[in-house]
Amino acid sequence: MFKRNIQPKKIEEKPKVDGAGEVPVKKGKAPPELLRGFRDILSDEQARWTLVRDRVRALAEAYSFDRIELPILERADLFARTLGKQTDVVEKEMYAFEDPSGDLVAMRPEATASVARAFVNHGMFNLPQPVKLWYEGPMFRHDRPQAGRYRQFHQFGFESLGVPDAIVDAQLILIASRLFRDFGIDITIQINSIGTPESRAAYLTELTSFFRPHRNKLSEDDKRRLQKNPLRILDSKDPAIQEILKDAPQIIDWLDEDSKQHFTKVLEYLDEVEVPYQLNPHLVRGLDYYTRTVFEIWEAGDEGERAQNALGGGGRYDGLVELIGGRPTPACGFAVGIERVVKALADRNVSPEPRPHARIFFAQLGDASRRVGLRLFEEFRMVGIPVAEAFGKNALKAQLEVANKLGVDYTLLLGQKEVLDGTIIIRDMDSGAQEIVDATKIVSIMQRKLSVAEGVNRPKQDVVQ
RNA sequence: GUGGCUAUGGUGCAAUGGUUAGCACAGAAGAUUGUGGAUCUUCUGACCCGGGUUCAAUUCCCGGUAGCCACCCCA
Repeated sequence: MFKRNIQPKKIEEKPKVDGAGEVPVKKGKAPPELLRGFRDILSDEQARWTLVRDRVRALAEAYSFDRIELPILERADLFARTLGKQTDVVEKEMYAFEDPSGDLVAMRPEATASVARAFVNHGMFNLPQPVKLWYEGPMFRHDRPQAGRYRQFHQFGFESLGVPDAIVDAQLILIASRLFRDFGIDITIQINSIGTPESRAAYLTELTSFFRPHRNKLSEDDKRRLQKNPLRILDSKDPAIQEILKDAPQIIDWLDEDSKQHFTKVLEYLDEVEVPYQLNPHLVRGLDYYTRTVFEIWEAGDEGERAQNALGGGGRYDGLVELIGGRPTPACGFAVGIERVVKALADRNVSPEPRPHARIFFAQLGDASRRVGLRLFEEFRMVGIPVAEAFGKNALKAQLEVANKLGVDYTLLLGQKEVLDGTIIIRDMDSGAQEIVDATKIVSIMQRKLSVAEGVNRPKQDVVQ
């Protein structure tokens, strides 16, 4: 019967969408399908999502980052210019299309470019620096779906713009590591420095010539990478390449003096606040705008075991704001994939107590009782007590079954008799004890009853580790 | 984009080249026309799509699609 109710009758009558021409409409009974790589996040997952979002918000406030909301759609060239035309994210994975007015637009594959754009658009260089912003929302990449990888996924991110000092980098890494400690997820911070564009160029020449004699050992993929983005070959998973890489020049040795000092300072600050990290000379990042510090957050324990072990990543992007037309502004930030965090929480069986939807159930018998119930709901709502009901059911038995499943503490019973008497019955669902009280006092009585139990089973610091 | 594995009610699992495709959970109704958590009864509900082989395909084969896993890439 469920299926029968959702037959898309109306859709077939309206096959047109303004400006987009004729939209073909599937005939027949096939239910509408979810787009590949897209998903519904249902209520059974919501507790974890809420946990993540709440903690992120709390931490952002603690470190005085301001929330920024950015549009999902941007001009496509914003991403091409900043992430790099050659990168996979832009070249193959971007949802880019012409909108009805003919503009080439793209659904954002990440948010840092938008943050920089907003910084320029709104003259944020006039604000006290650094400008510290955080965001959270969906991102879109047309990649092949896999564990922990979706075409619509969610990230939160922290960005700090305007200050070049290494301490900014360190603070961001500190925040990230605090966050995961809060979550009870063991991570390692993988860190590296890729210097300035100039020093990197020199290194790349060196790296390319180092690989020249090994050319015949390279796979097609690696050859292509060496051509297009030689840095990427550093994190190749091919054991043969890994072997060769042992003797390869390291980017650290090719850093310019300033970058080297900057990196040293970042590490010193991290030592200072006792944030552990792993120097990873092979860590590179896929987006062009990074300079100097780059880091990734890996789930501990299974380094290299899982393909999607990066929970987040970030780094410094000193050239980005200038690149999109702002004045030169150093900046640093990181982003974290919420799906991956939620999955890590699930893997660890961290489940925040499902938020009690309601602790009171209202059971009614007869129409008069239902009317009273409607009004009662308003009264409870005004004092902030959620109440559940099952108006669709009439048998008291059935209503109590629902109340039981919901796990409420009390059920209020209201029948014809009580309506006439101006009373209401309170049933304690644990003991089964019932008392009859004055209906006009029910709200304050329940307030008192619930606040007594409050201290006991209030889910608060519910992360079990 | 490449490769491997998989596809049965809402969920989790069976079985089968041939008659009503079975079980558990969930859902609905009932065993007291005003009392839940147990038990019992009844009911609802599925072979991903297309083609091929065959007298006959949910079952075998091919293709598509989707999911998972790895590569790639990244969060």
